Amino acid sequence: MRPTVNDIAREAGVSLATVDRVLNARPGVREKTIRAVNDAIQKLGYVRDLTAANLARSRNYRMAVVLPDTESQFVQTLADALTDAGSIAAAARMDLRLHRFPAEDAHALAALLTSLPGRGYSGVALMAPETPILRDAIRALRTKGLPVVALVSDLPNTGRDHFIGIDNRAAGRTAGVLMGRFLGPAPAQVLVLGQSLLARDMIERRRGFDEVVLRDFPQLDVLPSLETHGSGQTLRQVVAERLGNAPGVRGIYAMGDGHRALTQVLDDIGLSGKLVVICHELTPHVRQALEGGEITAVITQNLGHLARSTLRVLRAKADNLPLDAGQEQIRIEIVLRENLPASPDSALSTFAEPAVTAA
Amino acid sequence: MRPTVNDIAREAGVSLATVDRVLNARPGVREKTIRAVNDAIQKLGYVRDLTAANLARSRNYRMAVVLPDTESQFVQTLADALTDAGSIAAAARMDLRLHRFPAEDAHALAALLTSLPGRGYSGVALMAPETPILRDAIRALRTKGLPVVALVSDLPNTGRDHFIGIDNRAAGRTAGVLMGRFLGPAPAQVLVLGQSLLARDMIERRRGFDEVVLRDFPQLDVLPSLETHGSGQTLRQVVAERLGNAPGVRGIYAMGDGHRALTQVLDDIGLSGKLVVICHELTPHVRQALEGGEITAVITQNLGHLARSTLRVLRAKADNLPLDAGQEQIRIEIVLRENLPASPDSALSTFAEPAVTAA
DNA sequence: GTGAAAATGAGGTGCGTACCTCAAAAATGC
DNA sequence: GCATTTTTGAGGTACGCACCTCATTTTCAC
Repeated sequence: MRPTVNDIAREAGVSLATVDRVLNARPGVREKTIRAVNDAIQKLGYVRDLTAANLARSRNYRMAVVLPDTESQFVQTLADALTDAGSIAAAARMDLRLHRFPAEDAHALAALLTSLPGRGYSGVALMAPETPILRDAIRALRTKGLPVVALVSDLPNTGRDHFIGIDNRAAGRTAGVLMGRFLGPAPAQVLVLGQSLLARDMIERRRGFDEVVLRDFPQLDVLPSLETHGSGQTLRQVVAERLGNAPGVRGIYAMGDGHRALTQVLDDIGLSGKLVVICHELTPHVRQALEGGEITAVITQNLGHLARSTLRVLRAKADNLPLDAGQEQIRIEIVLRENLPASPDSALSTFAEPAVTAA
Repeated sequence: MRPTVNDIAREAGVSLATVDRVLNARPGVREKTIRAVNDAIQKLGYVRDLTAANLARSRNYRMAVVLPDTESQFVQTLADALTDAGSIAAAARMDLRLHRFPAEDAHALAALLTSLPGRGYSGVALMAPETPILRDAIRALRTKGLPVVALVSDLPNTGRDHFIGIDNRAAGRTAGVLMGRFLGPAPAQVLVLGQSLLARDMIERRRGFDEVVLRDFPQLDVLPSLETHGSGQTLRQVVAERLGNAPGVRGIYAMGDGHRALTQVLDDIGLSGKLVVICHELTPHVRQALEGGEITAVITQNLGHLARSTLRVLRAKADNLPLDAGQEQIRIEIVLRENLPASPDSALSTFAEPAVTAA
């Protein structure tokens, strides 16, 4: 049997109340007694039973997740992953609430954030572009004791407690190597697409990409980034035009979203499957395009892990506990057709066999 | 506030005892009453508080992890990951015990497994090659109500409850594409190494590799696999000899372990960094070789995830609960120098800031 | 309608911990 | 040595649920 607080008390020759005072860092205990208790804890290998502790505290964790109201498959998939993770974490006294804000409206976002502290929240996870007004809103939240976690795109100058997502510069570098190695030694031009050249993640990806290509693949000519502003229409136009004028293009690096429009325009001009196409985020459509050979490789992050990590980090921050950096690191995953993970739809929940009850 | 069993009882107009009978599937409740209770549960959105439930059950989970006593960095790293995960899970009433068995001794392994049921275990995770005697031992365990989970290498014919690890065939395919694309269109020979051509995982990797190369990269000539029997000595010999005789070799696929010996022999004969070298498992030495450009790409699995997944699956099986297939799927990761995750050593635990107590 | 069986209610205890109060003991200042 | 402060002990309640017993009510077969 695992030792309990009672065992500690007996071993240390003190009362339960004293053990409790030591364990919960309450005042009014002599140094010497504290040491005696800690020695007993050491000796017996006591580990506080978190389930019981949280129960006794009747601590609830209401967390806000704030996402833009973009309709992109990525944000939608992320929202789903968070909802999923939240419903499971409900059994552990977690109560996750999703909030959406108008994508381009920094003031609406700030207003939303400002309204949170009064509503019983003990943490906020946020995916949003960094603006001055957002910085202030986040500072205000933290002053009120609400930890703030940045999702997907970092907010380094806001004082956020933690960032959950991949290193976009490294992701760009990875795209760079893949592009270079897949295209081979022959000279070629490469097209780069991004919805906005001002967004932090786009800038970092481009920087990482260039870094590697310049260093290791001098035979490649990377053309200036094309902005799509998140519009499929624009994307189709600029890509068609550029590909018409630059017959030497053999690779496309799509840093942002709009993959549906991209595969469509490639198909229209008869280049589908003939270029090395590297993009980000394994959405359902990208998965399909990967299977069909329209997209060569995808740099992605596991949104399930990201969602679960978000919950763990929020909780740890709310409890002011340390977190396991290794577990919370979101890896940059490379997905090819050959290592495409089984689709979440086809991966039905496995249910335990009926018979055989455990001991 | 979240609804509790009492709320359910009130809502359904029954007593607490009846709610309890329904929740825990005890007999002696009319269909109609069961439905009334379930309706109330639905209506109030009740979620059983697992922490409280487990506390009340005073359920402890003592789990055995059985690994070969090989000194390979891989097994060692795996053992460490499991120990780590176990020490964290201790707070959730988990008690993980590692056992090692002599790598080539199926009888010793069977004896070890047979001794487990008497020792208060409620689950076993096992990494071992499949033998008839092992099949019997596993059957015996399951008859006694102990769930058995296969680690890293599957044991499909033993009736194990679950397999935790990557799909080795898909891993081989992934290695195949990388090899093909990295080598480019020029004809080339490829060397394949494995410690034993009888081990299930080696066979599957080779099969997947061949599948892709034959289909998509006809310019490649994949030489017959070389067996190293886990000996660095043997590996160095056979590789040196083969590379001497086959000057057209431009790629090496190392399916098994012995990467240290491989990089060494390549260095000796002056080919270090000049071949496309693809191997498995991101051990400390492989990481170093990747950084140094001696190894081109690594197919790996995240051992931290694998370890945590093992604990979750063991627990779910012990409780006869369904598990989240998506979360438990171990992905095939591709690691290049550019997306090498930060070393676990340098990834120090992040500690929460002292001030700011949560609401 | 009667008796037996099935279903339900009422109430209690315990899991391991947190947190509280009040009294008693020990240490401290002077 | 006394008064005062600090430290410690004893005991209780609560968290949400599991599991038990025993009495009572309802249902059903005949």
